[in-house]
Amino acid sequence: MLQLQFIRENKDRVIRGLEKRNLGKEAEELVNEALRLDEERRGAQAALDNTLAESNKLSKEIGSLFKSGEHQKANVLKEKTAALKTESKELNEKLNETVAALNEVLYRIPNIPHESVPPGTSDEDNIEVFRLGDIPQLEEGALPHWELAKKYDLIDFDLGSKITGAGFPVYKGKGARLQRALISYFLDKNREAGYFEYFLPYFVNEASGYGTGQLPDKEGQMYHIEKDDLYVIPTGEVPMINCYRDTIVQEDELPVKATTHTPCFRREAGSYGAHVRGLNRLHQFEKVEIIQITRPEDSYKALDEMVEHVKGILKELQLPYRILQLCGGDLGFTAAITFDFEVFSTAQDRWLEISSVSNCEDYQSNRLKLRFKNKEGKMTLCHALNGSSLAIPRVLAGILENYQDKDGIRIPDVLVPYTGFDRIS
RNA sequence: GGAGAAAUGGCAGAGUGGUCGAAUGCGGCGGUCUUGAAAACCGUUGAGGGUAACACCUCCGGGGGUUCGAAUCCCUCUUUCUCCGCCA
Repeated sequence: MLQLQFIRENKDRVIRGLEKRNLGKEAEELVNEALRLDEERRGAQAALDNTLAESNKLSKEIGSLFKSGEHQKANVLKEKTAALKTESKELNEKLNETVAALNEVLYRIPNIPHESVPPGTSDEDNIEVFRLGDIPQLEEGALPHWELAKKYDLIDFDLGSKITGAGFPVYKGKGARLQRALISYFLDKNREAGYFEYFLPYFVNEASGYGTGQLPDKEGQMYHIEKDDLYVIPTGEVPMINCYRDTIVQEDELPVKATTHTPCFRREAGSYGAHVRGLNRLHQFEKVEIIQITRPEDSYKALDEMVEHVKGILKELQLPYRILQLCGGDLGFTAAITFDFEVFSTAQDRWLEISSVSNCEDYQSNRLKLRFKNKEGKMTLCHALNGSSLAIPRVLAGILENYQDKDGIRIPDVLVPYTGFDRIS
């Protein structure tokens, strides 16, 4: 969430920033409501503090009276404290209500888009900022990946439906090995670039869901295990960044760079038809994730570094891709700026999102209470960034489609050491 | 699953009803000494709210209770450790 002090001091800037998200009148209403509740909170806090101060004082007096044996006087004072006690109880309840209401409003205010974020209302308004690789001319009879997967017995969607349901594919043989190869390859690339490797739990508690912003808004997106009140992770970012929840890091430990591979689980019902066919959209998929935690002044340098890192991987894989800068309307709730990577799916003749690199600035850190002590000894919120490197199924789809020929699929050179084979046929 | 013990500041660790936000040690920071460093010595060192600044308030795993007063007593939850059982 945004820092209250920042909203207080930059009210107009906040409202103007939120306009880019097309919140319209709601932006101003939310900000005003937050400021109103903040004032109310401070008033309630002051009233409570005064009552507590008074009763603390009385308690001390009573203590010393007892010590000097003046029980009569002490008992007189005791009676006075009763009224203070009920008063402070009421004031405390009032304060708690106000704080809860304030937090609810703050949770509903998204991050302010970076000034470079273009205006827009949907993914149509995203701006292509980079493109690399030629779109291959496929031979006659080129197939979409789900046909290829069937033809070479790499992925069995029906079997997944049978044992679990739609959106849970079964990878088989060279399909399974290719998936495993991609995971290892991405993790190695990340580690070589200085990212510390984690292997993390796939279920998280409620506090972690709030920390990264999945809760309270995007509750429906996650699978929820009610019996144990745990959420199944929608991305590795959630357990990974929550490792740093309620943490004060040393300045010389920054930037923190970390990577992990996890399966990702998404409940989203989504649409039907060609757009969700095959590997395009799944309930369970594998992803390798990277994060960075930096000093505020370093976060945009880190963003560049992460974008360049993902570019490097795609270049090695020799997949045609483009980078989009998301417009205000398409930007995620916690992000100030996001670059999406899309690989071209030749046989489907469309772009598939395979990575999303975002700078959340201090929005997430504020929820997480992720701080460091700067040179002047002042506690400061860190900046947090996250990105995929990369989402496996769509990369796999891209490889199958772009590397196909008449009688098989070639494996990109950099992956051969990982797969142990160089052709699927 | 059964029985027991514990959770305190960056870390270790004292504190069992009042002046304790908390001894002490380590670590960190500043200084003396030194050409510089180490050692030694001296000082300093938690977070949040609030204020123009003070004052003041809150926090000893989380929540609730007893009491004029709780780190300290009671209830409850969570986590950790030990023993037993079960098991990959």
